[in-house]
Amino acid sequence: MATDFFEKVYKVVKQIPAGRVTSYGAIASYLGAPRSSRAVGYAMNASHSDADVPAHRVVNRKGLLTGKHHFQGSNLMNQLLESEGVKVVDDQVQDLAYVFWDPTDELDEME
DNA sequence: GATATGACCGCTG
DNA sequence: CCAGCGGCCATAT
Repeated sequence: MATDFFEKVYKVVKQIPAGRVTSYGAIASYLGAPRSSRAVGYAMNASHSDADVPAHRVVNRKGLLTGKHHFQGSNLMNQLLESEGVKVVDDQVQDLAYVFWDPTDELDEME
């Protein structure tokens, strides 16, 4: 169980379509806390014990797989992303502008 | 209750 | 242009 903030983060992350990635700041901004990017990252950390949150689709602002270290393996995150059609080179998402999925732009004011 | 850490983001030098 | 530091939010100890 987690706080509402965590659930919100999980919900948004779960909304991320395959082959797309988003940033912590984008999620935080969608939740109404653009300064809580770090808290979002923490939520992803806890996502391991909550539900099937595709944290591998969540990267930092630069499209860098900052959290790949927190996954099971080292290339797992990279593997999953490429498996969904996302090009990843040196732990960095290529064509970020193309695969970038902004909840504030797609979901906008969902609630 | 307070201190330390973190999968971040942005600004200043 | 590249490098370094602080700030904000939330959780854990």
